Amino acid sequence: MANISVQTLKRLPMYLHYLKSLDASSVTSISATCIADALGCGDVQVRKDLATVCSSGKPKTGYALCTLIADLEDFLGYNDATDAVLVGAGRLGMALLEYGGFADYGLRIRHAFDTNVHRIDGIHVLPISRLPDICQEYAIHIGIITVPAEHAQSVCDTLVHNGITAIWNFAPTHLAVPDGVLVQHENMASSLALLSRHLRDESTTLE
Amino acid sequence: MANISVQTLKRLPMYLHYLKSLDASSVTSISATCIADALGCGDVQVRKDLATVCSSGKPKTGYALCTLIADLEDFLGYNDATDAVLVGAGRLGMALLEYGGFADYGLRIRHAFDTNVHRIDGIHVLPISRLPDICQEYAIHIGIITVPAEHAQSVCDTLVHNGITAIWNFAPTHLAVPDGVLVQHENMASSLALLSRHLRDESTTLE
DNA sequence: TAGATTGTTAATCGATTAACAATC
DNA sequence: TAGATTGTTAATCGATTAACAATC
Repeated sequence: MANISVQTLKRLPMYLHYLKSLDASSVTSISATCIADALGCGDVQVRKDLATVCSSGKPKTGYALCTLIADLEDFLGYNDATDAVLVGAGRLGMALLEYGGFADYGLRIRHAFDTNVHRIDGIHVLPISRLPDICQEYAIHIGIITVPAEHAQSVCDTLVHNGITAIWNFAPTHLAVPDGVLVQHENMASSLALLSRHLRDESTTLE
Repeated sequence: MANISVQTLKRLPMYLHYLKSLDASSVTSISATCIADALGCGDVQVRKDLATVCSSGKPKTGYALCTLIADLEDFLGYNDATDAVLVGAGRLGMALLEYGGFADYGLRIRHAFDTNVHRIDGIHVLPISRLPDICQEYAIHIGIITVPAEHAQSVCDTLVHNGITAIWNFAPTHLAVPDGVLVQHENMASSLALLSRHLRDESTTLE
């Protein structure tokens, strides 16, 4: 279980989301082939991915829907929520705070920090100076960075210094961190690069 | 040039961003080793990636900074901006609209659509009914989806039907599209899965 | 039984890394 | 020249896909 590949791990939420969209009262079991068709990927891949998280499917019928959902949720840790802090309550930060859907993914953003202190939807936005004691008091290990690029590294340093070991970075900049700290970069620029190359490839193919 | 790998393409914006952060008046050339150290990746990888976009570096000195930046910007299409439409002017959609930084990446979000029509920062938010003629009039091919998951597929269908061939999807759901249309899924759930596994691995290692 | 499906083992594919000659 | 760096070719690594036996 420890050696699951990054690629597989990224796909598991997709499977789970699809399975949850099914009507559990009418569908009791589902095959890998079926999931693959719906999501546009290979059936063998689905089967192999699922093998890392769930016990077993039955030949001819497939996997028991509710068991499979439970196994995936369990594996992804959606049942025991983890607390996180968010730094930078601008538009994007507020969007994430208000979104609320993260609770479904086992993430709870309890505390937000900004230089501009205010209150939003029952969440106190606190000054950065309060970050150290909050992180330590609640034993928080996940930090979300939604500040402008020029402040991202210093915010990152502060987070790491206060025990954060997993960082979700929305700032368009690379962050330097010590070993053992994971930075998950939500890289808009990379996504855009893929989109615009698709357009260019398309137009050159037509020539 | 046509057969550049997805992985390489995703890294190019990182290199560019780093190069731009350097002081061009004091640094005139830079080596692959230097870039690799700064971004925490391998030097051979940097060299190979750069080889796909720029003419050549000089042994011993490295690459001419300004030429390299120009080559990267050119390759990534940052110089000729592409128009895009955005559907769903909620918190997240507004955050993207207001961000403005996309212009640096060659993307211009000119038109936004929502059921709730209003005006924001000089951008008209129009009713969805106006989408067809706007897409056709301005020959737009990139669409950004920031509506709730349950409406994403129907919005997607409308976009595809009106000539959109590249979709940036922020809704937490899988989209089915015909061949030739690219969906770039900004997959928050996948990112979260990686973060939370990092935390779990960490805690189990300590046992 | 026949047929659909699982799960595993082997083969392929692609990307990263290592080794090394060429060059300033 | 010596040393640092580029760029290419070969080796390694990991992930995907194909083939197939096992099973309900």
